[in-house]
Amino acid sequence: MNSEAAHDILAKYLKSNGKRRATTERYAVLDEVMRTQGHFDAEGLYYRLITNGVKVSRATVYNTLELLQNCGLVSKYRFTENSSRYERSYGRPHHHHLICLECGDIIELVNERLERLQNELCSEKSFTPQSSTVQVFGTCSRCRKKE
Amino acid sequence: MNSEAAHDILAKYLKSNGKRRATTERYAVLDEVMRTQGHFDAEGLYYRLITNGVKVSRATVYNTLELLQNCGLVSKYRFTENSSRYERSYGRPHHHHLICLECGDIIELVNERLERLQNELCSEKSFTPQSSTVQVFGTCSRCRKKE
DNA sequence: CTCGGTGCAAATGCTTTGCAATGTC
DNA sequence: GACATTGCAAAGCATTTGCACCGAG
Repeated sequence: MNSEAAHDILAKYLKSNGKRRATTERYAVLDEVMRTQGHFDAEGLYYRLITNGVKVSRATVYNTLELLQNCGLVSKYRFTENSSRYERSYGRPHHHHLICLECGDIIELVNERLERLQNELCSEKSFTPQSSTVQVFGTCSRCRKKE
Repeated sequence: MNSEAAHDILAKYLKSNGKRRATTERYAVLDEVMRTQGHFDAEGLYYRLITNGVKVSRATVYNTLELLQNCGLVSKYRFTENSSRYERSYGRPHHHHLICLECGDIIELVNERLERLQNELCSEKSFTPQSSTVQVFGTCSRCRKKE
């Protein structure tokens, strides 16, 4: 998707943050992220980069993912035990997740009322929200039918 | 708190689950959990057990925490990067978390409307919910003032 | 007496780190 | 040229596992 706009955001972020440098690796990782639909993990992204002939190290992938998080281009989640999952967040509305415990499928949820209610509850507690996740674990309709 | 009732729940669960056995270690871990206020991690619980003269291994602590999760006595969360956090869930309403990124404080949130809205959204997607967490990351009022 | 559970230490798997080499600014 | 960033392999860390021993049923 609009990869160029994402480049701009990263460029602006790097410049505004003093000593941070624009390296080929960082843009390569960003491109791969923008090419990716849905959720992915660090290892998978690394594998796809290598397979596409991009020379990066795992360390750089992890570093860059953190960087991209900081400029709001990527979100990070921890649904299951072992590994962190990421997703492209540029150009996508804020949303939440229904996670099927049977098949691991993730259904996304966008809801204005939920956002509003959350904000309301935060101000009741004088809490200034920055980011949030709603994670509902359960069974999706497909798996439900199988049983 | 009502540790005896919790014992009963565990006993019932063990019996109903065929081959599972009631060991001293399991009850010792449960007792320590019931004695704990707020959130804790596996290592901390292990440490407190050892310090109190209870002989258990880390492996058993992890095992038992999973067991207690399965009978609904304990909930598990993954707020931060590294380690899982647990909390006693027996005798407590379902609630959510506002997590302060400055001081790490966790504010609990109980709200009926939020629960209802969640359930509504699930049925729209024909999703059968089992458990859920809402995690809002931000700044608490105390840290807000400091800035 | 059986077989599920425990303890230990070693293994696992994701993620980070230390340091020399590299490439941006 | 200075120094932030990279790559590599090794280290870290929370959690799990394999196996011999133990003890609940």
